[in-house]
Amino acid sequence: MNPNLSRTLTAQANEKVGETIKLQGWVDTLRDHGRVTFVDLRDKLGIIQCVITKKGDKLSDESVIEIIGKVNKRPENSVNKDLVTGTIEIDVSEYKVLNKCKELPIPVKSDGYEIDEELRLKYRYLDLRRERMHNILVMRSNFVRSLREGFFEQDFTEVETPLLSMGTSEGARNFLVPSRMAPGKFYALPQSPQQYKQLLMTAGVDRYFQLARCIRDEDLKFDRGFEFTQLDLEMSFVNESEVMSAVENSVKAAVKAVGSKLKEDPFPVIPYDEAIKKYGADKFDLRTEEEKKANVLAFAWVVKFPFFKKVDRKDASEVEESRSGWVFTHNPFSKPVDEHIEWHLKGENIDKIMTTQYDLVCNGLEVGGGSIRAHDPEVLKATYKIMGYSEEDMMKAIGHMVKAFELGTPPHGGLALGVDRIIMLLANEQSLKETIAFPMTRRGRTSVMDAPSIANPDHLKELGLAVNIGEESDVIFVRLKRLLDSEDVKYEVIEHRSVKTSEEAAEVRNTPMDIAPKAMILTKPDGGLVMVCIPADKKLDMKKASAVVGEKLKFADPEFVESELGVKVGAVPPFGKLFEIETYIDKSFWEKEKVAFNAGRRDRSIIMKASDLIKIAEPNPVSKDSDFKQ
RNA sequence: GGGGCGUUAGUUCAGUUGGCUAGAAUAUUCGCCUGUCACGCGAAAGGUCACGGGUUCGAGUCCCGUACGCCCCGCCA
Repeated sequence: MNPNLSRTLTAQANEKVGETIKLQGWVDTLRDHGRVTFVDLRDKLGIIQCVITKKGDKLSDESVIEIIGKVNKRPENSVNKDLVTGTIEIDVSEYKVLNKCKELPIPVKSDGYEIDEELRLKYRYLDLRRERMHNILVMRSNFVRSLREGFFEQDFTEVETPLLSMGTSEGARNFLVPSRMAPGKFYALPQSPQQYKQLLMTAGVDRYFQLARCIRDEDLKFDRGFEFTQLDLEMSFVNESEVMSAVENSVKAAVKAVGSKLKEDPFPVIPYDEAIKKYGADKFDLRTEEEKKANVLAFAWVVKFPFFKKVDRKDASEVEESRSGWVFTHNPFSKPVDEHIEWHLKGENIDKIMTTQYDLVCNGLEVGGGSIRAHDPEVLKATYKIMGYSEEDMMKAIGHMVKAFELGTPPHGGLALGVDRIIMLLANEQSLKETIAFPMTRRGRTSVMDAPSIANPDHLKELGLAVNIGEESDVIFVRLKRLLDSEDVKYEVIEHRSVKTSEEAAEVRNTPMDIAPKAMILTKPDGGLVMVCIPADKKLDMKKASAVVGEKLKFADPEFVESELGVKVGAVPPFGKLFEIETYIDKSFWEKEKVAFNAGRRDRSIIMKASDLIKIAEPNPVSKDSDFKQ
């Protein structure tokens, strides 16, 4: 292979007829005709047909290959009109396999909708190879790039705000991050950069934007994930229409940049009460059936929202948030419309106060929202007063904002665009997951890597944390799992209701009692501990046990066991080594096939091969021939 | 948190009133083929029917439970 030959991409070969070029990419399709083999080589721009008449390395679908060959015009009768490169082909002089691909766990040639979504996420790196997904990623990149350019052209400054920050009490549930340096304390991941961006206005940035990752711990839906991307912006010295037009300019340019069509330009502006009357909701789809088929984007602004609503008494979280019976509809930092400021400051006609909020809707989804903010500290305080906050509670929650607003904050307003949702609409996809490179399942499990996962107990200790599920510690269960995983044995974890006795345990697991090693902690005269495991349906013969161990043994005090080992009596797994205690296992278990035991918690059991237990628990060898039963 | 649906070869799916030695397509492996472009032809291999119980002479199929997944509602300043 000629190392000096630089790479040519598939579509670029059209310009190089007659030349010898190097191509690198994936085997998209193989058509082996015996003496001649056609390989469709795929790279990020598309595919090209390569003709091999001299066989070398064995080829397989989706392997990564490098070929060198001459670009030839195809014979007239074998031109493929469906390909960008359909008039040419590569006469391969040499080729090699750079990375062989085994049998694929999921197909990558189809559009992928038919494949189980869980599998698509597990092998997301393959799933993204399919043309449909690749096109979405490229389109997303182009759209965001154009949006960015639009805001730069309008004199915005891009500023990053912290990911580790303070939680907000109202609104969505926060994701917490434990602090190592301040054990027992937590950061919250941002639900939006709302407060920071307003403080940037105080700082004189004047026009700010950011592609901000936002994180909310609420249940997932087709149009909502834990993490999402907002195009977040804020502007000083502006009114509603100025913010709206700055956003509209950039959005329109970006939509056009990716080749999509708009239904209406400029976007129609519809008051909230009219929308409710006409469409029954504050988000609506303005498209006709034909426009839906053509995937036209129907943007519209919704304005004139009420600032507050009555708390839904059935909704526990709203009741908790509001002490007065009123909660804000959109954003507590918004300013009411000028003509209602008097009412707002006095707390009168609360149900009639309108906010400066404006929402951007598109094809039935809310894709953005913002408002002019209350930069006057008295107005912001009045909002919290209406919700029933005491002066003290209010200062605790937003005192830092009030302070900034007393130190020269210009009037300002802004908006946040839901980038993922807009991409979903542009790509005409039915799920947000199709627009995100590595999304989560509905239950919050990550692509490819399978988080959330159990934390290392040492790491937890460093953070000053103990994991308790219910009232029991998780530590021994986790250590046991790690021990078993490290030994690479098969076992089954069963979660069940909390059980106290061996009978109950056997019942919930549906396993016989004689395969359950009951782990008993015994003390030696010198205070040292030993563990003796006998079938759960038998009683311990202390004389036999003492004889085998060679010391006079006594039952350890249950409270001592719980405090010393961190496990409740009855949930102690038959692995003394987890506690650095020598283990004896009654000889009857050497003949059993399976064992079932409580795994460090009264609500978890593990079923595994008896031989694996004996291998991993490393009992004192004499126990193989020892009987501890009465 | 409430409700609905689902889980059978690597993948996508069939599988009748309970009779199965569980099929097809595709992928994989091997063989044949010089003009295909989702090439074609022939052969082989591939399964703990999610897991655990139950009913039954007999369960992929019926019943109960668990896990996981998807959808709807709730929740999402």
